[in-house]
Amino acid sequence: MSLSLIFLISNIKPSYSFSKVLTNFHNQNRMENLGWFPTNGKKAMEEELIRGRDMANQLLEVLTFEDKSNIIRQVKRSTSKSSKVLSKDVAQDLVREVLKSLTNTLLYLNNREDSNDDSIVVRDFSFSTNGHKMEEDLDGAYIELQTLNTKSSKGTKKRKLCSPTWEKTTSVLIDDGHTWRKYGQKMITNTKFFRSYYKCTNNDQQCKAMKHVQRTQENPPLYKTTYYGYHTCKSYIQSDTNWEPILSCHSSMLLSFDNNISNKQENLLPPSPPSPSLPLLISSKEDSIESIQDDNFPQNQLFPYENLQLCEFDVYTDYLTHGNILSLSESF
DNA sequence: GGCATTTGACCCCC
DNA sequence: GGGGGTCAAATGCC
Repeated sequence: MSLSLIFLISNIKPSYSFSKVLTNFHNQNRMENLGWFPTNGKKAMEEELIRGRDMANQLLEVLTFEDKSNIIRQVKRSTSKSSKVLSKDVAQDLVREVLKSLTNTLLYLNNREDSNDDSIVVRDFSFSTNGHKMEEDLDGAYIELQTLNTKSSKGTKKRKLCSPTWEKTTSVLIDDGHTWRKYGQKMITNTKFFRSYYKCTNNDQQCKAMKHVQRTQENPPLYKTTYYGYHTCKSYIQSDTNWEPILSCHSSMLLSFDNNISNKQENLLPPSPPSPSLPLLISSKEDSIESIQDDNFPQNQLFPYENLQLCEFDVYTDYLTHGNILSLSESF
């Protein structure tokens, strides 16, 4: 691609494609808020996955836009701080959308396990972040929240006996797209770490979702997140919580939502820095459990997409159906 | 001042 | 009785 074309793109602020991303994102975000959980079988799950794929593609376009802008700025020796901030904000929102889409789908599949109207069963929510598969303990999972003791008069504490809806063990803390409020912390016997207790912040929507987070291993760090119940709230993160990287720098996992995507590199990201403990994402405002506040963790970790920009992509998405064309490898 | 977190106490279950 | 889950007042932060 010639430099003249680059300049042409740069003079459109924002560029057409980028503004299209913004429009698509806000439209889909608006649609998202109309209803939260899919209730229509495979169709709903398919739509959720398609939405996640679209968001991922839009994210890539946002990153492309910023990447091109950076090059243009180098050529023109000019800065456009506002557009950079804008693209980063959009990228963050898009990542959250993708995460929420995946979480919704997994929860939905999980919720459907006991129903025999579908052959899809998800039992393994683990994923690799270090190149090796995390061990899962899913015994007792997939059972609806049970409230056995309803005694709740003042002075007596209501206690719930429940089984986890689902749980996962990861080497990083995952932002599932929802906001959580920490309501307790407990040292668990035979472990060196606290267990933290969280509730969904959307109490006004009667959302009863809860989760427990506990560090189960020190080196490499493993965090076990156990979810109880399902979100009934319609919204998710709206606040400007601190965004921290969601992908481990040593991640070797690559998700592809499109058959047309060709992966030119197995390992997209450079090797991890020496610090072994990377609690990379904290969904609540300030997570204080010992496992999350790791002294070795650099506070201002670079957002991974800045590394992703160093990589080569070939992404082709059908504009007529879902989206946005992205071809990074053609030009620079 | 409002909101989130911390932390000690209370309560239930095994 | 001990471990684990929850509550709520105290505290901190913005």
